[in-house]
Amino acid sequence: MAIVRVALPIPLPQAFDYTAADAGVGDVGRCVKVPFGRGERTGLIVGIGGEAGVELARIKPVLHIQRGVPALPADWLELVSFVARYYHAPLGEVVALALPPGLRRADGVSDEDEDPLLGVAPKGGEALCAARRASRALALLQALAAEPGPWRRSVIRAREGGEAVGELLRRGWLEIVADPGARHEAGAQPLATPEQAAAVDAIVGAGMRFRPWLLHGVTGSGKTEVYLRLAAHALAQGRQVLMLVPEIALTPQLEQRVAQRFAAANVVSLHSALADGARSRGFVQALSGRADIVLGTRLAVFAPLPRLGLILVDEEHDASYKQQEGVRYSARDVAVWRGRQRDVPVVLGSATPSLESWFHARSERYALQRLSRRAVAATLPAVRCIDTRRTKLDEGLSPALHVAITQRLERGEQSLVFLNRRGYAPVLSCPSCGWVSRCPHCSANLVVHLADRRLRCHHCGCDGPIPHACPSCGDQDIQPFGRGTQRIEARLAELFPQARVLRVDRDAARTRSQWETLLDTIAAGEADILVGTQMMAKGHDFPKLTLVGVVGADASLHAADFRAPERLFQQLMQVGGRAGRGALPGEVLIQTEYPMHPLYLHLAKHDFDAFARMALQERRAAGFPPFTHQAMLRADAPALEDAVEFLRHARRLAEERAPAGLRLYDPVPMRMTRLARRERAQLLVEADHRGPLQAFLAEWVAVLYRQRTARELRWQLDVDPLEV
DNA sequence: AGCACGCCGACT
DNA sequence: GTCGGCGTGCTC
Repeated sequence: MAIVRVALPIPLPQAFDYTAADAGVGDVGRCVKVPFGRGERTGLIVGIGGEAGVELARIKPVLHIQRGVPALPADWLELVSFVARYYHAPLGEVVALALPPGLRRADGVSDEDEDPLLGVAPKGGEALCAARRASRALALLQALAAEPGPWRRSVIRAREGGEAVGELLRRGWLEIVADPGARHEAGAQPLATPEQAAAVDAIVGAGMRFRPWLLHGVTGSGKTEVYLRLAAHALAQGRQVLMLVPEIALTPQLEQRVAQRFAAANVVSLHSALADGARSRGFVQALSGRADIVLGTRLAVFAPLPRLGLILVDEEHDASYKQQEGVRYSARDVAVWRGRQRDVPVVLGSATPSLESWFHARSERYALQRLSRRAVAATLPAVRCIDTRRTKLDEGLSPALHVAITQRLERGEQSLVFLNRRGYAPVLSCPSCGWVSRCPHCSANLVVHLADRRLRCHHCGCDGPIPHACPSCGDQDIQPFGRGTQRIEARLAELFPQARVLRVDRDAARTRSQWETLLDTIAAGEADILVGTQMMAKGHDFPKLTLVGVVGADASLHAADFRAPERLFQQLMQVGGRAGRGALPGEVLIQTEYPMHPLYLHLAKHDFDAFARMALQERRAAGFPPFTHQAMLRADAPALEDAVEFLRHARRLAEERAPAGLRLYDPVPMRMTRLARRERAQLLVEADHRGPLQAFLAEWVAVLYRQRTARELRWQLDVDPLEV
């Protein structure tokens, strides 16, 4: 009678022992259904045959071991254990986050290949020879026969006339062919620039062993082409490729591009928006080795990949790689660990690397490859500051920007006004009594959304109608203050009545299909002036977009968070990169009251390195990451005092076991103190070296788990926090 | 996290 | 005299 250790998805730091009559070592890594408390749970077997942690009388037998799916391999268990250890999260919670929900629940997982590889069948050959009446099906067959196959069903479907693929299968003209396995032919490769070729040669030439690479390529330099060539190389060796992207919804073309390029490869995408069945299927395909490329968001870093040969992290600086709730892992950092574990190269790509990665590249912990020339356009956009201290602004728009937009309209080109603030106005306020629209649940203002006449909190999501009079004094003259995208959009429509103004923010692009429709509209040239938030900054090519006007950027210049300038620079550089990606030269106009601010000066010269050097110097002087390592203990409760008192207690416990060099700060209320009816406070812990910090955290967290805290108090630890 | 047990206020 | 509030404690 074997004893198995089971990790369960509950916020407790330990695994649980069960007996299992027929379990063997091969069951480690399998999902199990077990009795737990009064009910049943599904968990994962993480060990077998050890000593029971509690007396045998308390140990119950497992109910069922899920053997329909291959067991998760040892390296995968190591991966989740590492994440649990590094982020000080219960192993069961990491497992729960890493496994698709359907798989963990042991729902029936279809093993079928949803996207089979198709080739021309003998009957298809006959059909081609026979003089048949022209049809859509025949036209598709003829087109396919003219190319080297086989092809993925999805790839055929995506091409012109591809809807007839089902008909071809029904007629027996196409048939499912066996996976060619290791022999993957890459599709037609566009000509690489010398820089692209050099980067690929360097990475391949280093032997495809573990090494973190920073691929620092200016916007438009063609990083994707480097990824695809490296992927082709790995596929040709019969290896799998893991490609992480910030948000799959924002990059529909990338999926297409990868699928088209590797028509015979099994490309699986993994992200949280996927239905349970599809996510399980993709995961199992990765696990069984049938997936060749896994393309996904941060959670895809947990895809089991027996033949892993290459890890790519696109836009590595992007904050969405860091999970901001529950297990607060950084998929980018986990990817690097995984690369070391599996001895494969990890390529971190960005036009504006995180200062952490840039610092590692400078200190030669990461190897650096640069793409400094744009592949698609001859020049980078001209960046100019518009001094708004002595100019009269019209609803936030300067005369210079007005003129520039007019020119674009005359030339039939597109303009983008970039403003990182959704809604019509950030607050509604009463001039006579000073009332402002506060969120009842958060320490934030309710934003005016004139489009649907609502006041809405951008933090907790609560909303209500816009009052006609001041709720406090009854004055009817309440005013929206400040500007958001809706207001700019409205004003632009007034100023340029002949232009088609299109707003692109999270309100306008709620769903993926809305977003794709917007992209199509822009690409088709059916909009003249775009008003957009950072959504517009992500990598899309709009050949007719030649002007980017930046409004209201100064706010981030003096923000409290030490990472604010880094984010601002990255954002402006990314959004500026949207201008002039076609044959037309681009221009970026930044409205600012600080035209001589070094951040803007570096930006005007497209000099990321100069900015990074400056920012790193500041961080070194102030003792911020990457020169120190941080962890944040956060607590929240209905009453702020309870949260702060818990942290004070935690701090006393920490002082008793803090190693030399560990810096414990005072508990303070968070900047957004109140969020969704809970008051939040935080305690920063800092050390110069990761080792002692980690050792301390492990001990501290163990003690904290043993504390009996009030029910309504929550706490969580954030290792390497992004927001301080 | 669930889900029990357990000890004090307003109801048939 | 009970029904039920959520405070405390356990789950292999």
